[in-house]
Amino acid sequence: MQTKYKSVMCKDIEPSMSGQSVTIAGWVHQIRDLGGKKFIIVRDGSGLVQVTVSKDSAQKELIDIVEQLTLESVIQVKGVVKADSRAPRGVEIVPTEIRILNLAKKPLPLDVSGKVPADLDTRLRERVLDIRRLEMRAIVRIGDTALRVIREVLRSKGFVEVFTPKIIATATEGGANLFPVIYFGREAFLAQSPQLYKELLAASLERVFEIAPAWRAEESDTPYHLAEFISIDIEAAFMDYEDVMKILEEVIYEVVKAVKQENEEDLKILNYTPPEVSLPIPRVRYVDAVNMLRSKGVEINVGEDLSTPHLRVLNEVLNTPLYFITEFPTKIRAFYTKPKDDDPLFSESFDLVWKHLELASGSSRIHIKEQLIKALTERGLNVESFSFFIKWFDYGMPPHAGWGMGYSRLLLMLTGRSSVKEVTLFPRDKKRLVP
RNA sequence: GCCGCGGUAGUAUAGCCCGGCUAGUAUGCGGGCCUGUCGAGCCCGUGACCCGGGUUCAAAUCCCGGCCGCGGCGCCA
Repeated sequence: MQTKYKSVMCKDIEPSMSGQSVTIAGWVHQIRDLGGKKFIIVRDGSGLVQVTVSKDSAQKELIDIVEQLTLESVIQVKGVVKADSRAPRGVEIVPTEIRILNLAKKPLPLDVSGKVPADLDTRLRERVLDIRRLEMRAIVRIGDTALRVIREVLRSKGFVEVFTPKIIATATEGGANLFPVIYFGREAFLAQSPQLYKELLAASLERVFEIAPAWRAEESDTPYHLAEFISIDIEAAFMDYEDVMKILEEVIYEVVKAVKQENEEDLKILNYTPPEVSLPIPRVRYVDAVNMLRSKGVEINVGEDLSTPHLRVLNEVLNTPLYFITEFPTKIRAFYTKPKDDDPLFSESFDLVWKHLELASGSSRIHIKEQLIKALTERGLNVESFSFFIKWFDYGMPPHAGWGMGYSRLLLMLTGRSSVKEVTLFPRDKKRLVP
């Protein structure tokens, strides 16, 4: 799209356009100065293109401007496209005018061109420059593909995208710590999950999904936790856990397929191949998982939750990158989780695990008021504070099920990075509040 | 929060075990040469031992405390 500042994007300049006059605008990615020949690699939102300035043919002012340039300065270049096999991608621009729109200070606090690696801590401190790096752009583009495909798959199944409130009244859902906010003089909290509201919406709209932030003020200080994260949630009436598992595995399958097809170049930049996904994704019952662990000498009893070290062993035993663990003990799951009809100690629940990382978790939900009150009471939760939720179970709450998936964790699987902080543009953790 | 490892130029690292150097290298930056680079090349230069205390003739190096980071664990409906 032509704008006030540019006629084409860098990536779209091709040898076939030889002779055409163009205007580009972007950042000085690299300068290679050979004396009589100066190569400026210009980067914009789309990619890179080379601008070549020769001493003999170029005007003196042009040379003067090039000599002032610093890395990451913003420039606008008017010139003529020239096909040349010696240039990267076989094409370059011979400039007639170069304007400096913003001269960058030097030295840069971070190497954008990718010659010198930086620690994640440094990268997050200098995040805006870091995001200009080709690797980060690849991660963002892969995430974009994932979000698009998730929306497409869910819409094709009749789900509608919704938003639930992020400022909520009660902090009584369980163990997680919430961030308090002052709401017109009253105490309120940032939502830790859309759970209760998405259930209420499923009771009206039948199939809903939401992609939105959630907040948890946990002590958790690991490469898989953030204080603010994007949660991908679905909730559907007239489905059970097995129905929504099928939706989840199809979403994963389609996302991986699309990323492999559409982000080939980005994956190459990242030097990574996402795992092979074939349907159905293997399912392991919790009880069987515990037995497998015990047979490997791991000390664990039925009823205990599976920890990260447990999942590491399980992943080895199962020898598959992606798997479901199903039918967890009822008492280690959230109060709204539906116990199995024939064996209420276990529940209609599941986790989707990649290697040793929980990507998503879901269940059938209780839809009978008395059972819900019983579940709350058993967990020592204050029934009264859930009245805003329970009330609607009197007026046609259908059987329903759903899941929630961490967006940055999914991105870990799709990009091969090891920390959710790396794949989150501006991560919020216990220590980081800026930038 | 606990355990482990670490903190050296703007960035990334060597040196630390075995105390003594003008603290090495890459990249960046400044200067010089160079008309086809694509991590350009070559030459010259520039710039650093986290903070505080201790041991010692002498500390980047050993010891103690602090701060910060990374990993593992814990916590995380």
